[in-house]
Amino acid sequence: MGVSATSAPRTKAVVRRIYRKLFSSFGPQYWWPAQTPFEVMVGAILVQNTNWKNVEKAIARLKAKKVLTPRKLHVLSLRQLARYIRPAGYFNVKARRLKNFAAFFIARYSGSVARMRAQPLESLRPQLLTVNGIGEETADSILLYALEKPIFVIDAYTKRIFIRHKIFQPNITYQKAQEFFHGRLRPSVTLYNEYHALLVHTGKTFCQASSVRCAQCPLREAAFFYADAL
DNA sequence: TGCCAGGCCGGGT
DNA sequence: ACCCGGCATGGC
Repeated sequence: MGVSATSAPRTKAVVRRIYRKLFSSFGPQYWWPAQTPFEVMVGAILVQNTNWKNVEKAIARLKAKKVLTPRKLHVLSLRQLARYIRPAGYFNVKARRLKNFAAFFIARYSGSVARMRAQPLESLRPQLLTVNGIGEETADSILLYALEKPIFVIDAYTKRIFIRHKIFQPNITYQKAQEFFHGRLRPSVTLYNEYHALLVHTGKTFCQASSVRCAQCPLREAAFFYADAL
């Protein structure tokens, strides 16, 4: 349904070729840009529909105030937290979401990354999705980049790039897109990490919603993608 | 100068 | 099961 009706074996080769092309063009991305796993979790919530530059400012402010810990975020007033993260936009909503996550993280794992990481992926994902403010992409970003679980993150860039190359249909769901990658790549934290990071880099540079600059994109040759897949 | 950025929720069909 | 309006700052 969401994926165009191509045979899995052929698209499998295409998916791997796209990865190799992006990696050879841009090299390793060393994601996620953060100093600690908890910072990854916070960043995953702050970056929702927001430019990463704005998130950097917000995180810098949290660090300057020395409140970038589960406990500190938990006890901080909603109003004060909202003021700190102002540059990230949607600050009232995100302040609530950060506190929701902090409360969950403390209640269930005592704010310990190691304890949370010890749990299996299959139980962690549903748990994260019960937290108000954590949807599929945010949950998967936390799972992959903070907890090092092998799950492929789907974001707007991932969908856009594959839709523009007619590998995905425009109305593809998150789940279908994720299944597409899971079915064609071995479950590997480093591979999923690098692939998603490379797609975001490619999207930011060549494939934004307005201003598409395909001329310089290493994936520009359509034949490279799907000539042998369709 | 508008448009948009590494979404998600709640309420409505 | 979708679809939509709301949320908000800062960069280009």
